[in-house]
Amino acid sequence: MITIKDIAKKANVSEGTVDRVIHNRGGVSKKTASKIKAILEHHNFSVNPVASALALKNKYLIATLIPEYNDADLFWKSPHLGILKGASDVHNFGVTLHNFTFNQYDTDSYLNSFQALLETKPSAVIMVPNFSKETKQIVGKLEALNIPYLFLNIDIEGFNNKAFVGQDSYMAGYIAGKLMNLSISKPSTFLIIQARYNITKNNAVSNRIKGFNDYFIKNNINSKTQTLKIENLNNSIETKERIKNYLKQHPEIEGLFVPSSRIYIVVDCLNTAYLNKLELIGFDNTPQNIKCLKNDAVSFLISQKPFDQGYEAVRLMTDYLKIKKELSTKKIYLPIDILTKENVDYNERNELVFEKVEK
Amino acid sequence: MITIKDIAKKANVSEGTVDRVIHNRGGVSKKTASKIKAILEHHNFSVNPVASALALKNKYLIATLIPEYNDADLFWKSPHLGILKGASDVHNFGVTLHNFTFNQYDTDSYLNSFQALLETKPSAVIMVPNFSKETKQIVGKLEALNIPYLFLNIDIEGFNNKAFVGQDSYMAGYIAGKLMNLSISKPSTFLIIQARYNITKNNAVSNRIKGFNDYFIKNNINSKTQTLKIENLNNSIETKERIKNYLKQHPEIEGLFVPSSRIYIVVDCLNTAYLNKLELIGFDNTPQNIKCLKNDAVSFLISQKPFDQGYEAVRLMTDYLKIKKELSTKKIYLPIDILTKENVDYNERNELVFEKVEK
DNA sequence: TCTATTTTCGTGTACGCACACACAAATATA
DNA sequence: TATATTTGTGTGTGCGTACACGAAAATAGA
Repeated sequence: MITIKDIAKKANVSEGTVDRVIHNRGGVSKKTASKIKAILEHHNFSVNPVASALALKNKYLIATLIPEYNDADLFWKSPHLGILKGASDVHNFGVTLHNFTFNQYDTDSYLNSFQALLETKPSAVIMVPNFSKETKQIVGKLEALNIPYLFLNIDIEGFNNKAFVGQDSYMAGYIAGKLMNLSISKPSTFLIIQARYNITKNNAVSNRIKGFNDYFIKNNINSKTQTLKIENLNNSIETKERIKNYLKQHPEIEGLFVPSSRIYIVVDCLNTAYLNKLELIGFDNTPQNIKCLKNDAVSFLISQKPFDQGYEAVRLMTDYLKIKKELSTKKIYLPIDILTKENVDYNERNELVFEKVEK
Repeated sequence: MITIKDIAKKANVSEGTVDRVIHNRGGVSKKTASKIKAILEHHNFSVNPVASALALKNKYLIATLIPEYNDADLFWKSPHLGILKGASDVHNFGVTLHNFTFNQYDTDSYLNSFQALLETKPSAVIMVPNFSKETKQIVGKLEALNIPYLFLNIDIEGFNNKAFVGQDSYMAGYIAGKLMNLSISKPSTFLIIQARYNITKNNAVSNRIKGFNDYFIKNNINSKTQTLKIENLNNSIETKERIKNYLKQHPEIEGLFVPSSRIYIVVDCLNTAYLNKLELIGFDNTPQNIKCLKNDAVSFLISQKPFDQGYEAVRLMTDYLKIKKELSTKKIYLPIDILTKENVDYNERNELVFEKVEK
């Protein structure tokens, strides 16, 4: 492996000069610089990241901004753990992570957390662009400061984000349609239960619904879907009533599709008779959802691999910072995992192992 | 972060002495050693892997021994790529990989490759224990030399391997049963096509078959399975005839289960009428199999995540060598991925990305 | 008991490689 | 010639590793 010292010798300059050329730090005459560059290219030189990390000693700070999690909504715990795992992987390479969270239903909290984030003067930002208008403000500041940023989990268009790391929502919904069709095995009627507030938040839910419907259309399957919109999909008596009433009025329904991570709430609203009669398909491997999967209330869950999203985002950003490696694709789509009661325990092994190690 | 220098100062000894204690290199009086140990523990010290790697400069050599691949059997390409990715990840930490391959149908080639491997004096070995008797010989030599080893993909019992990295074959077969049942949606008859030579090779195939059958038994489903054993499952006219004849004689069969990576050969043996009539479920995401999945000949593939197997094995062994981290579990089971034509392209993204980068 | 020799214990430091600052030399400008 | 600017050099730093060597203690020999 060729080192800076070797290059310096070949070019008849000092190591410091080579280093300046490598990092475009200026102070080198054009002639010398181009000579050195030629030698670098000829030998296909790249810095030794280990030595570099040792010398830099925490030069980079990556800030993350993701929704907070709680017992009722554990979804965001996984990306958080993935980020922590990524942080521990890159820590020794001179990259430090600084994590900020916000309330995903509160724009003020989003903006405030961002402000706190900015004050740490990060070298890069990994964020979940939960609100589109406010994201515009935020991104404006980042761009003014020339701070690269990357979108996690939620994909919104029209920004100069270095990348999006997440799932192809449309195809995930499409696969949900396939699984639903497989489970019922004849043309039927399905109900999509949609929480209203999701609409404003991001388009993942609507893309999933579109994919779900398209499966039947594109494969000429004569199944029908209906949609029940619920303002606030929580564990209230009201929610229970609405779902119950709807199903009573529509006995033809044989399957429920919940295009959010809240299917466990729907399960809570149904009695055993309904649970036996209906096929349920939902999203995300939260503990509550996994419980529903294991006791046969839910047939399939589609996982977004949230842990991997966090992990990948950190690795990606680190690579970008350290070797200015531009990303080949803007959309980093993670696998669309099909979870059943049988394979769920083998999934996200990394997450479990990591959580244990951290304790 | 506390450094060796700090520890040395606190203990009133030199850095070198601390280093000797850390690495049990002897030459330190018991009294001093225990004093230093106490301080190390108290501060929860662990060596900085970056500085360590820089200082060690390729101290460790991990040798791998896996089956070779060719156009007809590309399965082993993925673990190979995973190993390469792992190698590039750990390269800067002072670990070098040296890869050996063998013909998976030839014991001599297995033993010869092993001999060549031994001559490189590796610090650790990652191997696919393809033949049980010969593995005993090999392992004997490794243990005599005190070289740690790890089994990849094939799990055989009665050895002191540090770990097994692969899939839970029984559960994978069980899930195949579930998917088959889902696809047919009523009690039916299924044919398991088994290549005879697999039996001697490893028990993964028989575990998959057991899991497949058990799905119907444990769930009280009145489906039946038959088994067709073919000596050498290749693209011959003979194979074609045997399968054709069997199906003609057993028109009740509605699904084929191929518990090996060779389902594409079975597809080759069937005409369109049969392909439309039958549900096919097989294993492994080889290019040929993926093609069959995409053109609807095969309904599901179960992936062993072979790329991840290789990658994980390398990472695991590296951790073991560098920090003598004993593995918490001996069985490292990777996820059981359910692949359909819709999600297959999102799978093994790492593998594709890595292959591109390497080119 | 005293010196000579071996063994035990501990210290000092060069090295791996990249980085960046302080400084010196060379050149250009006033 | 004096001053500013550009260009290039030298070196300490980050942290752990391991070798060479010195000091101290233990043993042997007389």
